[in-house]
Amino acid sequence: MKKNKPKYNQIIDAAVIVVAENGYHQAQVSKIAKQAGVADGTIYLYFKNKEDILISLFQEKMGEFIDTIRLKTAGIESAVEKLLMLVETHFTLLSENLHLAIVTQLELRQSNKDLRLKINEVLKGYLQVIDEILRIGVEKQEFREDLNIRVARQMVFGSIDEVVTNWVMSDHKYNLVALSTTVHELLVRAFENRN
Amino acid sequence: MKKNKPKYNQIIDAAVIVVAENGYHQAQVSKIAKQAGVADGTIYLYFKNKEDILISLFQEKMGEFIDTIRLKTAGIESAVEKLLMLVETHFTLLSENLHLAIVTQLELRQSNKDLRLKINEVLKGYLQVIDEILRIGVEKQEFREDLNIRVARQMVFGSIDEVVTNWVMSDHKYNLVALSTTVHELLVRAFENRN
Amino acid sequence: MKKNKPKYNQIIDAAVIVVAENGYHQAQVSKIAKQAGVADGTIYLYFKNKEDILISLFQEKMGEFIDTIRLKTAGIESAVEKLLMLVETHFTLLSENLHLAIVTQLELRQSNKDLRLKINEVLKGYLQVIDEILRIGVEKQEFREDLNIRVARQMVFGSIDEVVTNWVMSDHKYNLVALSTTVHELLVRAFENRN
Amino acid sequence: MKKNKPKYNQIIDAAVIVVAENGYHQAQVSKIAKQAGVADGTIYLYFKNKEDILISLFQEKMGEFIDTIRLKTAGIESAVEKLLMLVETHFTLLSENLHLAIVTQLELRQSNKDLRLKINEVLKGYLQVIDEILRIGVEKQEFREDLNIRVARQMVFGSIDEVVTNWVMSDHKYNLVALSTTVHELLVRAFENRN
DNA sequence: GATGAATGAGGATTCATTCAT
DNA sequence: TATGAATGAATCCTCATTCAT
Repeated sequence: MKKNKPKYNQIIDAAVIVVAENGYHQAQVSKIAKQAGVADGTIYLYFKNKEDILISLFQEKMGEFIDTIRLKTAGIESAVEKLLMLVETHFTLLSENLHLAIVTQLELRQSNKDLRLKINEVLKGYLQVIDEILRIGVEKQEFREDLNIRVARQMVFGSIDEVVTNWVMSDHKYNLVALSTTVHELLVRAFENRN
Repeated sequence: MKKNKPKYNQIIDAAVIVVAENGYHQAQVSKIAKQAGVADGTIYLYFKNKEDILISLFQEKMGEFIDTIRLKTAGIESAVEKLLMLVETHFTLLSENLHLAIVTQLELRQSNKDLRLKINEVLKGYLQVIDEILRIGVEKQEFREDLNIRVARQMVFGSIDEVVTNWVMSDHKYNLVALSTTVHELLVRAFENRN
Repeated sequence: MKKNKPKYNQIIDAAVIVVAENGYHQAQVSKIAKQAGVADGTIYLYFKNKEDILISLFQEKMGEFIDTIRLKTAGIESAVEKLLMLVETHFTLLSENLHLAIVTQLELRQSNKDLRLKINEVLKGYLQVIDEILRIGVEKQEFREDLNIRVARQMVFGSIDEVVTNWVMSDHKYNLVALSTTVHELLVRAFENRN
Repeated sequence: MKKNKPKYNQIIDAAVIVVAENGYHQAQVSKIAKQAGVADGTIYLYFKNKEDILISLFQEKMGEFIDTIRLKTAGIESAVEKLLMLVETHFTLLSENLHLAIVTQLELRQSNKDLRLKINEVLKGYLQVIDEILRIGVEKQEFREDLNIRVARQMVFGSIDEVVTNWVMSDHKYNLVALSTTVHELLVRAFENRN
C-alpha cells in the first residue's frame, strides 16, 4: 500500500493519534499536520480534503484488519473454530491498538452520513467474512440448516461491536481478549445444529 | 415531564423532526425554533443550550420507550417470554416512529462524546431491564446458571441495535417486526439451559 | 432604497471607504465590518456573501449616479446641451466623491468576470441614457443623420471613462470638472450635423 | 528580447494562453509551467515572481504591438492617414490574436494597482505615438490649432479601447476591423481644422 | 414570557515561492 | 540549468447564544 509514499502513511498514523486523543471534532488539519511533522499544505498533496484523510484512514486500517482476520481464519477447517479465531483476532487487534479502537468505535461514528456510507463500504468486506463462516458452518452442519444468515451476521457483528464499545468506553479497565471465549460460546450456542 | 410547559414538548417534537429530516449537522437551533413555531430565543427559556435539547429529547423519548417496555414485560412470568416481548416491543415502537428511529440509530450517534455519555446514562435504564430479565431467566433455570450476564446483555442490546440500524439504513424496505421471532430464537438458544 | 435598513447602507458606505483606501484585494470582510461598526456576522444578515456587498455597492451607488444624470438631462431640450450636462454631472459627481471614483475606476475593475458581468448590467442603464441623447440629437438634426449610434456611444463612454481614470490615477492633481467643456466640444464636433 | 533564452518566450506564450483560457485568477504558476512544458521552479529562473511574468508578457507583446504601429504609421505623411493606420492596425492586430485581446482587454485589468501602474508605463509608448500624430496634425493644420492634445489623446485611446473591449466581450461576433473607418471618421471630425 | 437582530470565535484550503538534489 | 516536493500564510462564513425591547 503506497510503499513509496512514506508521508501518506505518516499522515494517516498522525490522524489516528490526533483523532483518538482530541476527538473527531477537535481533530483540525493543522493538528494532524503538526503531529505528522509536515506543513499543513503537504496534507493536500496526499489527500483531497479532510474527509479524504479519514476515509483513507479507515480504508487502510480496516483493510489491514480485515485482511488479517481473513488470513487467520482461512487455514481453519471448522466454522466454529473460524468464528473463535475471528472474535479473538478482532479483540486482540483492537486491544493492541487503543488509538485505533477509540477512533473506530467512538470517533468515526460522529462523522457525517457521507463518510459513514464510505465506512460501510469498507465494513462490507468484514461482513462478507462473517457470512462466509456462517455459510460454511451451515454446509458442514455445524450450524442449523435453517439459520437466517443475515440476522445471524447482524448478531455476530452487533455483539462483537457492542462488547468492544463497552470496553473502550469503560477506559479499557478489563481484559477484552479474555471475553473472546464467552462471546464465542454464546454465539455458537445460538447458531449450532442440535440434531 | 413538564406538563404545564407545552412549548417544552413542542420544541422536543420539533427537534425530532428536524434532526430526522435534516441530519444532526444540519439541525440548527433556528430550524428547530421555526419547526416548533417559536422564536430562536424562546428555545433558551426551556433548554440550557443546544446539547440540552438533544439530551432532553433522548431522555423523554427513550424514557417513554423504556417505560413501555418495562410495563409490557412486567406482567409476564417466563424470562423467555419477557425477552420476546422486549424484542417485539422494541422493534414495534421504532417501526411506528420512523423519525425517532432515524434520530436514535443514525443521527444522535454523530454527537460528541459528552452527549453520548449522557445518552448512555439514559440507556442504563434499558440495560437494567435486560439484566433483570436475564437474572430472572437464570433464577428460573430457563437460562444456564453460569450465564455471564454482562456479556449476555451486551449481546442482546448489540444484536437488537444492529438489526434496527440495518433496517433504518436500508430505508426500512422490509418488515422489522417480522424479525422479532428470529432474533429472539437465536438469543434464547444462546442463553438457554440444556440440562 | 431599503430605508428601514440603516445597517444595509452603513455597510455599503463602509465598503466604499475600505475598498478605496485598501484596494479590492485588501478589503477583507472583517475590515468592512469594523468600518461599519458592526460584527462580521452582521454583514451576512444583509448580504449573501462578500461579492454581494460589492455588487450591491455598485448597484446602489451607480444607480443613484445614473438617476441623477437622467434627472439632470431630462429637462433639457437640445441634445448638445444634454450631452454637456451628462459630462459635467459625471465629472462633478466623481470629483465630489473621491472614494467612489477610486472604487469604480480602479478597484472594481479587478473583480472577477462574474462581478464584472453584473456591473455591466448596471452600466447598461447609463449606456441607454447616452444612446437616448444621441438618438434625440439625430432626430433634431443636431447630429448627422448617419451617425453610428453604437460606435458613438462607445466613444462617449470610452472618452469620459478614460479622462476620469487618468484623473484618478494622477491623484486628482488637476480639476476634472474644468475638462467638461473640452471633452464635450470634441464629442459634439465628432457627431454634429454639417449641412 | 532575450533571444538566447527560448524558455523565456515559451513561458510568456504559455502565460498568454493560460490567462486567456482560464482567466486571471485561475492562471496559477503551475498551470503556466505545465503549458510551457517546464517545471514550476524553472519559471523562477527566468522571472522574479508571478507578477513579473505578467509584466513581461505585457511588455513583450505590447512592445511588438507598438513597434508595429510606429512602423506602419511612420511612412505616412498626413496625420489623418496616420490616425487611420493606427486604428486599423490596432483593430487588425487584436483581431488576429484573440488570446492576446482577451488578456489585454479583460484579464490583465483584474490585476492589482501595482501591476496596472507598470502596464501604464508600457502604454506610455503607445500614448506617445498618438500624441505625435496629434502634434503633427496640428502642425500641418489638419487638426485645429487649439486642440487639447492630452484630452484628445485620452479620447483616441479611450474610444479605441472601449470599442475593442465591447468587441471582446461580445465574443467577437462582429468584424472589428470593419469599424476602423467609422471610429476614424468620428475622431477626425472631432479634431479637424475648420478654417 | 417571548422575540429576533446582533454577535464573534474558529478552521479548511490554495498557491506563489523555495531549495535540496 | 532544471526539477517538483514541500512550505505556511491568510480569510470567508456559520451558527449557538445573548439581551434589549
